[in-house]
Amino acid sequence: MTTVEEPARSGGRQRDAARTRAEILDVATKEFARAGYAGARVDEIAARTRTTKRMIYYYFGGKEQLFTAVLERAYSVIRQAEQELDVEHLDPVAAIRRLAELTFDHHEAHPDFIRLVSVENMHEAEHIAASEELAEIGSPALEVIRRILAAGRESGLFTADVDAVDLHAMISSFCFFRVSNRHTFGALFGRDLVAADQREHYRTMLGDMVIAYLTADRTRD
Amino acid sequence: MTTVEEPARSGGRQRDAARTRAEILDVATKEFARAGYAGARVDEIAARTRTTKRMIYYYFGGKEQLFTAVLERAYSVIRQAEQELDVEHLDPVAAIRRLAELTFDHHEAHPDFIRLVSVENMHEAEHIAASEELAEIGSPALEVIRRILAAGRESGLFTADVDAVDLHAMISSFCFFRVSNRHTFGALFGRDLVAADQREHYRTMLGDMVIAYLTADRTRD
DNA sequence: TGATTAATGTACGAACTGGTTCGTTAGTGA
DNA sequence: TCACTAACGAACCAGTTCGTACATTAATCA
Repeated sequence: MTTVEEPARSGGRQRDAARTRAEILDVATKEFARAGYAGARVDEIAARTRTTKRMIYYYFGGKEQLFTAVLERAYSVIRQAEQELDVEHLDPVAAIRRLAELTFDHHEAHPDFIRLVSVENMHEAEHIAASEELAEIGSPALEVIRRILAAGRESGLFTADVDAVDLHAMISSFCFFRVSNRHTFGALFGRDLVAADQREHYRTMLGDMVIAYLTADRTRD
Repeated sequence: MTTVEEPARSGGRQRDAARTRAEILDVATKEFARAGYAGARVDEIAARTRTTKRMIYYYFGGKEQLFTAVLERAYSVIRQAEQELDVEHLDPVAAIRRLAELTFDHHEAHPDFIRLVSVENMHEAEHIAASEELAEIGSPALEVIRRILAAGRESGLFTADVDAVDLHAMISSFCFFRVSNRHTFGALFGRDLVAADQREHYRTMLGDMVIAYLTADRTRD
């Protein structure tokens, strides 16, 4: 997330379209993640910016488009992280485990992103559907998974004929749920899934689960 | 969900506190699930009821308490379903698989509940925390899992020393994500996780995953 | 340097929204 | 049957919220 940093200017108001735009996006990201789409207040976003509400409409057109822009930028961050994935030098088992761990880490590091995705799901992904940029981003991680699975299958390490998208769903679901549902889960079961001292435990558990699934003897039961 | 059914009364307005209350809850459940807390409109809820907004405040006090009441009733439904769980006559492996499948089915059958839980997580579970009823419901399913795990461990079928809450989280995360994130996942990866013709596939996949994890030889890698 | 325009700020308004006030009526028990 | 109360409805209100009209100024370039 390219957060806007202070250029340490000398007091006086100056003009910087890119900076203003980026600052609005930064603040809007936090506000939409905090309160959801309907709960987010345009006035509140403007107030936390060095500029005014007028600029939000000037640059983005409206609340709806602002949210779409926030989503686009948020997704571009993972896409970028996925492009830097470097696990294919590992053997298939280690590669999948590493991939799962990186997914785990990314989810933990970006709770705002997870809240935005939850919000977008409440809206049935209508903003993604309406965005050209988002409709076609695909997922670099998916290609990586595909190749690792093929290698694992070939070397006989992976018994199952698992689909890459399915495996991605499996890994994501655990990582996502752990963050998105931590509050209700914590309140109902008295366990903080994101507690620091549980981090390694759940990270390992995810890897164990995925590897167990991929290497299991499916004929046993 | 005890939905209010028409008592087929003969035209004239009559009084029925229980019915009015229940009808408000029914409509509110749908509205909060549809639009989230902030997005839900008290006027809209009232309009879809045979009564007026006045009654919402008469019976529940306000929007916030109405949402809490909606949550309480929604959670009571799963609690009840969990109490009817009957899997312990099966061997541990079959019992866990069956439990996972029932969880899977329940999530699929109650998308509104899943949306409500997502909404409550956006609010950091503050309504659950504030509700005496919800703060202490616990989970009958958890006790069932505990006993199955103990049996499986004893008979040597389950290699791992897995915690019941963790296993519940693992099962729930997949079931929950599949429904809660189906829209963004579908938009981004072109796969509908809740498509009818994929149902058995994912149901089996969940069972395979959980059993593989529980029966895996953790010393291999 | 002066004209042009991109960028910005102020003030305002129309519609909405949660909540309330006030009055009414159906059932119930003495 | 009559007084009492739980249940109910219509209208209203005050604060909020998205969006805009209008005025202004900093950069840019001929």
